[in-house]
Amino acid sequence: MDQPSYARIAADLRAKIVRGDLAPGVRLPARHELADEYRAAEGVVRQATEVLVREGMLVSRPGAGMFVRQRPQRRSLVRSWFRERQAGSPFAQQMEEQGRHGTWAYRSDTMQAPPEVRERLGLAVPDGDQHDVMRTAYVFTSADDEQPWMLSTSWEPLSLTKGTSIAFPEGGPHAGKGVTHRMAVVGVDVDAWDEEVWARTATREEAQQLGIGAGSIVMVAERSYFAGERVVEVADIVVPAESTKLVYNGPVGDS
Amino acid sequence: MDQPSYARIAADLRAKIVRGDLAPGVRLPARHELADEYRAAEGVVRQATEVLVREGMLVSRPGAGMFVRQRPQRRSLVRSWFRERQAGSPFAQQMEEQGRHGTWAYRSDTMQAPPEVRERLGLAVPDGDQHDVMRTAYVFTSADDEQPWMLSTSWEPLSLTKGTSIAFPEGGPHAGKGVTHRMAVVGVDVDAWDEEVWARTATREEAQQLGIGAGSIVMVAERSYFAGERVVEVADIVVPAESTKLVYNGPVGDS
DNA sequence: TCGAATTTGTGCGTATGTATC
DNA sequence: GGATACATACGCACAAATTCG
Repeated sequence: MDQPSYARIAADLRAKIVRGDLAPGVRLPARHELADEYRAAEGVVRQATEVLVREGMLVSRPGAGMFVRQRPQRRSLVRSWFRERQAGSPFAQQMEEQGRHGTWAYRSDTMQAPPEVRERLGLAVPDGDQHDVMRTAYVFTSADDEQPWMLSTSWEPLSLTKGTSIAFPEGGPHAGKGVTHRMAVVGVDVDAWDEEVWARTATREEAQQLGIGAGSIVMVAERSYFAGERVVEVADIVVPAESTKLVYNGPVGDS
Repeated sequence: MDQPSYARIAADLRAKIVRGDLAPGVRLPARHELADEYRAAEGVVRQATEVLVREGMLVSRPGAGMFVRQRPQRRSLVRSWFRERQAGSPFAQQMEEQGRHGTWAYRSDTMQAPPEVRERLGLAVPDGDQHDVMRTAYVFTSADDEQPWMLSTSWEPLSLTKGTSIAFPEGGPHAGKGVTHRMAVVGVDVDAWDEEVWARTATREEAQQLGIGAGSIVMVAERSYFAGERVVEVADIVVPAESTKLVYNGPVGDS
């Protein structure tokens, strides 16, 4: 009894799944049957299956049963590539290069930057409630399964873009052209990016938008675009960890 | 009763924590007291606190109580930097550049590559149980809190290194010099890397090694080093998501 | 040093609500 | 509509870790 009983049951079920003994899509025996089989209380079996649901091995459908997850291969979201092509190209192009299709919805608004964003963009403390950034929120949907799979929000300082033809990222003559191109229009030379990645549990709203279980894991990538030392755009990306990988690559130099 | 009772309690406690009403380090009232306060069963309170522990808002110490987490600032683990210096430098150097100190323990063994590793390294299916890779497992410990905070495992094909002075990454004249330098010794020119990042729940063993709660979230970074098209080393990194950020950066070119 | 009280982790059994088939 | 299955809730018991007098 080194490990608790629910962990032992979870481990056994997990092993059966990875061995293929329980195939993807297969329905597990009901709780009371498993409890019988493992000679444990129903509550204990429940703890075990909870663990596996959180791990993404099982999907539970109330009233129907618990099913072994069909493992969709993880989507690779390439966030940098030094060989194939340069960074900064717009989303649609990136997706096509990866052989994926999809659509996205967006919404742009001017607003007052929340404190974190203000700090990341290096903005001054605003007067009163004056708007100082353009926020654009995206929801990306895969054409394959018509399922939203990525949320993204970008902030650009109005001090750079206000009154210009690029004020709305997805409007005007330069719509959808990517930050680099758009910023060049107003004489800003975007030359570097920085991305900070971490993971956390999804908020209720994110879980709903992404069609994942409450409390599922999401990865967050916070990207900043630089023109010299100046941050000219920040963009946050949220993707489900169970179905997405973030991919980075680069050269190894020794000069 | 729009949302279940345990979610309501969790939300209330969460709000108290983010408002600072419950300060970091403070001990929560015991289960039965909270149950009393919220007029709910102990089991329900337990569900609520479990959620918050998984979110990293609470830390529970059996026998002692549940405490509001002291939010340590996230460690930044820089995984690429094109401006400051070149990639491929060994761990200690990276850490020092970030103003951090620490120690690491390691263990190297030859073994037969597990299937995933074999595939990533592009190795042939081995004869019988012949060893074909050198595996080195690291545990990195911070000097600040003497707490392990990163696990890493690297695999190198024996076909490249067997019988050479670099066969053991942490032994011989080139110990701790980094992949690029070491591989150069045997005439292999490492020129690129690729890293795939995702997140999942920690295994029991990982949670124990990293001193985090069972079922906490970890980030996994799978790095491959290339010499041309050939993969010459793969290295997996595991860090707690609650205390670590992975940082990438790069240039934006438009030629 | 030791023991008592407290607190969490785990396990058991039951009842009710709600979604699915 | 009825049967089945999961989600939630309640209450109790005990072991292990911690705290404190």
